Amino acid sequence: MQTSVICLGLLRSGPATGYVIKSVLEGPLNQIYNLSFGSIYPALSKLTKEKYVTVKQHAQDKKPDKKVYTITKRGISYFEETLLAESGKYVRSGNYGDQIKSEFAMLLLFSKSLPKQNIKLILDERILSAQQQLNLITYEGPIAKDSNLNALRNSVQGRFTRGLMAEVIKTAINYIETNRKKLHD
Amino acid sequence: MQTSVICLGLLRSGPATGYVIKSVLEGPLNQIYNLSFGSIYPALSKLTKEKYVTVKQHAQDKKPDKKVYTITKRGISYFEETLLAESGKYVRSGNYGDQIKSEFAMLLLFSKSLPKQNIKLILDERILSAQQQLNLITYEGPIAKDSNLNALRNSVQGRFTRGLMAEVIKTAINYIETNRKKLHD
DNA sequence: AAGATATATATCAAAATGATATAGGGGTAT
DNA sequence: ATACCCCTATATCATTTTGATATATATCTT
Repeated sequence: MQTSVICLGLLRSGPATGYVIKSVLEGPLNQIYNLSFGSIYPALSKLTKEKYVTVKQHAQDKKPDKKVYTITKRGISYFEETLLAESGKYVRSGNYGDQIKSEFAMLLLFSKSLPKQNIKLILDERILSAQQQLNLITYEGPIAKDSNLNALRNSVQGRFTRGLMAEVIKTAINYIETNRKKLHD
Repeated sequence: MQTSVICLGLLRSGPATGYVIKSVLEGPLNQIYNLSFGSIYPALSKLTKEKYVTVKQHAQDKKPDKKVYTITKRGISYFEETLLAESGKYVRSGNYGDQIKSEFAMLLLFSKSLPKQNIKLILDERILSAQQQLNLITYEGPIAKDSNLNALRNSVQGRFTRGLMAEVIKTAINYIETNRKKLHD
């Protein structure tokens, strides 16, 4: 899915800055999709040029101007047409669909080359890390810095998607806890 | 994790071609990690220059020469040192750790913009696709074209990692089946 | 007979990452 | 106190990766 389409989809829930888009991706949408600033900011500039979004600069004392992006009608049409036209591509994994790069799984696969004590520590850390991710995804409290993307997080679709990821993480934690002895001991 | 380190890790189980490395990533290591030929072939060339692997060309009638890569002692040392030194990086997600890009999850998140009938079809297709992935991961039969990477697939580490991914996929299928009505109906 | 799938390597424009720069505020640990 | 880290906020860029395409043939399917 193109970065610009993802930005439009998120902006459909309300105006936001590039920084907020990144924050949502790292918070409630943790484990779903991640993008670097190096792709978010150019995408927002491109969308502005193409009139799919408008931008309003808010001067801030001693901080860079906050650039709040708002999706236009033209942007909404473009987003909905693109999503419908390309929805088939996003279902299957492989070249299209989910891009899977689990460095943790590769580490486990190669863990024969690691001292047992290190493996224990790695698994302990991973469980902790996964529990923290779970907290980020399932967090229901208010997001002070942003009132717009709350709506997306709490929508039926947001709840379904976050619930799916939460179940997946719980399964992984449980699997590691019950099977870890096979990798050390 | 650098592509070259992943190639070395896989070659540690036995000599292989770039094509076989890609096949393993798409077969038994499906949903764990994926790499394109455009990064595998340059990585193997680089590793050859650095003497971490050796290459033997097998002329094939009317096909490109098969280039079989074998890890060197130097390569094994480099791999084990790198893995140990960087293992901490691969535990946590975020900038380091797993790179998550689930286009399917984003599609679900944005599915308010899609006709209900399309959503039904997308979920049906996804379940089918996930079941096929499960078959690829859990396949236990012989891999005719390659006898080396069998060992990695069937090792304790291989079974653990593939088992983890299989459980995760089963959880996802089950979640979609029991909750899908929230997205259409 | 046409089309898809499999074997096998290679290249490359376009896209994305990961790091860094800039710049100040607030918290906190030694 | 002052060193250190995290938060807000945008921007840039070398390096890496993707996704597509080219090349060439055999085999299986429709």
